[in-house]
Amino acid sequence: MTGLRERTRRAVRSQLAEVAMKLFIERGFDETTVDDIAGAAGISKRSFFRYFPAKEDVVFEGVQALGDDIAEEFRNRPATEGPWESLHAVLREWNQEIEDERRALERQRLIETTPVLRARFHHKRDEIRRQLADAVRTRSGLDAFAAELITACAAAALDCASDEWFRLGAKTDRAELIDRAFGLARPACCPPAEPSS
Amino acid sequence: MTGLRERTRRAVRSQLAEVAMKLFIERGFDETTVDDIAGAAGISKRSFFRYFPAKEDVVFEGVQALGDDIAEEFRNRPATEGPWESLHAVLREWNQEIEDERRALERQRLIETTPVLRARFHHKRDEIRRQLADAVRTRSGLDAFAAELITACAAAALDCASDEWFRLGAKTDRAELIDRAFGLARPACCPPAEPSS
DNA sequence: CTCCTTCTTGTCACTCGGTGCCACACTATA
DNA sequence: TATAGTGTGGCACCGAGTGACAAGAAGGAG
Repeated sequence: MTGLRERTRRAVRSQLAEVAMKLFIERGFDETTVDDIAGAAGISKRSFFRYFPAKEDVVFEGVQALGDDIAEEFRNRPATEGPWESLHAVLREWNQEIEDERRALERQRLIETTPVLRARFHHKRDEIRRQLADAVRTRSGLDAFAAELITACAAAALDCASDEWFRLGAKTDRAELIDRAFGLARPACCPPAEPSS
Repeated sequence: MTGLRERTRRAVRSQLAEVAMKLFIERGFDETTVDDIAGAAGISKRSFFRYFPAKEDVVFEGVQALGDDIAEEFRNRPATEGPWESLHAVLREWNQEIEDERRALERQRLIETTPVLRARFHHKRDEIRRQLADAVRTRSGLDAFAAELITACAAAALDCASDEWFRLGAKTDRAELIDRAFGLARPACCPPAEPSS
């Protein structure tokens, strides 16, 4: 069973993230010091860094776990499906999960307007992309170069859809934008499936 | 004429970059402090930051200027050419210029192995991409979304080619990899030119 | 319950990147 | 040569992050 230690650790961690996000949203990321967060949460600065390796990581609390099993979901897709369609489906699902999170819009705004967070986010997204590239390679029998390329294009499509969604004030349907992006960006090495006439 | 002040400033700046790159390459980026650089160059830490706003910027000295006129070069491409071909040509040229720089390989290795430099590089590349997206939109009459998407795909292709080149030990021809990448990644919204039979 | 081990915590001191401030020196110009 | 502008070093300072250490809380064994 999960011991009390680990339970309290999780609790403190998520409460810490809660408090920090609140401060970030109302004051800005750079304008909030770690001491502010620690003080508001009733712990010391030193302890903060025992829960999060860096100030930025608070923002991605929870988002991290979502990405870990994307490659798994990709592998669970039907083998008949082309890699582009699988990526499309899996990433749309992923994006949906992120959008459903609490404070999804504020978080995205925060990331979008804070350069260091943007960089961190893209880095994390690239790690996921790398895992997907492995999955694409082993499943589709493509060489590594093509697999990297396809996943990079998919990431580009996702990024553009996300940016556009954000630029339009988060009023439009994100999934629909993703569909459009994946339609427009489909790379030449992933031709659309022939309707076996 | 360029006054003495500006001339000495340029000289100090480039010599500073020289010394810093040398230290970075032999010791690593994170293992080299700004005090080390300043000491080796015979100036104070405070003055270092008068020449470069941040430690990372030293690495991109000179590379910055190359990117500034890419959008201009794009606009100088023949109007009959499709956006994908223009991007291909312009970015291949850009990459060639970077490759021809002194210490190109060491610099790339440094960037590739140092997360903070990687982030900075991608950020700079994204600024260029944004300018290109504007150029694509105004020239090709595409909507903003498609323009962003096409340039993002082009950036993805460039990235993959660059990564692959680096992974293969920098022995292969980079331009050839770029050509392959642009062939494989051509997005559906940029169909290849019909040879008007 | 008690003892002992283990984990957590706060505090302190420190490094490093980066900035504001100020006094000093140099340089261009009148 | 006097003077206004500009670059420089030194200093104090901030904020992120880390290492070390001592005190306290949690958990298990007797």
